[in-house]
Amino acid sequence: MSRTTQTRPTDFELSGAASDLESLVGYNLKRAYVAVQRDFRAALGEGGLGPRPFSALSIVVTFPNISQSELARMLGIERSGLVAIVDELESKAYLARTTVPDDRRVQALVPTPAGIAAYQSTLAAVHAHEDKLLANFSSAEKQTLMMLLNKIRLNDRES
Amino acid sequence: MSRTTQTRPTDFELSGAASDLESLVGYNLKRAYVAVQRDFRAALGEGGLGPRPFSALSIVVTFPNISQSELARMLGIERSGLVAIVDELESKAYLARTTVPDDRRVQALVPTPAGIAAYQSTLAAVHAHEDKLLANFSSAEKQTLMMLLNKIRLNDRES
DNA sequence: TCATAATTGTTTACCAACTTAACAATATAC
DNA sequence: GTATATTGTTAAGTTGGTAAACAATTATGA
Repeated sequence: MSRTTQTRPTDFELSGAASDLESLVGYNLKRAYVAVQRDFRAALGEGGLGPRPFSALSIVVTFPNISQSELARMLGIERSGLVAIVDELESKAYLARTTVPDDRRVQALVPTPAGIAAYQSTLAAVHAHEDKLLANFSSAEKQTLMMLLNKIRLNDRES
Repeated sequence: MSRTTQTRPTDFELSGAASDLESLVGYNLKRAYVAVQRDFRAALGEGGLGPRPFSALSIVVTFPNISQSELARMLGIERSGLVAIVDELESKAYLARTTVPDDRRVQALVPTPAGIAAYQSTLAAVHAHEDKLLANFSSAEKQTLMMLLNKIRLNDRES
């Protein structure tokens, strides 16, 4: 099959040890992230929310009347990048931009009843997708994984 | 500070529990991935290789004479997307595209001595970056994390 | 009080990291 | 020997952002 290589990379690929890369956290993190993200989209289909609108809606449902700046900070993105996400959610009537008398600069985001309902059913679909994808994970493993992932982020926050 | 919210999201942010999102593997995975990737770029600076050329070079060094198609498969990307990466590495004279007599379609990739040297010093820099970023991880934790990340990918591979 | 600075939401322009579709050249299979 | 597949490549499009500038508004400090 592969005359062009002295070694046999496909064997390594199947066994999961391609090179130095396999021992790097960053590489494994990216590959896992890509796999999970692809499955997310496949599970939620064409009509469903993407990961980013879903995340944004989640926080708006949890913290109604949050400002866009605060939401952007919580999501870890620029507020200019949030505009399109909020536009999308607003166009689906999942939330509304409302003016705040105290501070006329901010547009407080409030979820609509339809938005709350859509969020809840999407959350259920997301849980189903993760349960399927992590079917061979014990709940201890899932918890360990999330603890370790969080530890990376908190570590980063400090420096 | 935040008259616009009933609750106090910043408190939750600091404590690390913003909403349902914090209990989702996908969300934590993404946040950790973004943090690690940003640190990678910061650590390797302007002149250094980005994550993708670095990964590609790693595999080429490990498997000299690999074809672009095989490399793309190992990296999990399309071969059209690999062209620019190989172009960059070739322009830096870290590898060469060589013709293969057996099959005149393929351009076997061979690392140059400069490429091998650059790879080794970059690998050292990447290890330093990961050691710094994961300073408060035990080696058991690192290993557990990579095992769990790999388990996600292998699980995905099956379905 | 008044000028300066900061913040909010937004637009615009950009960039990185892909994908899909098409293509010519070449190789393989029936 | 004709149909089919594969390789590397280009071109065009998409996604998920960032950075810079802006008007409107609010906060700060001399």
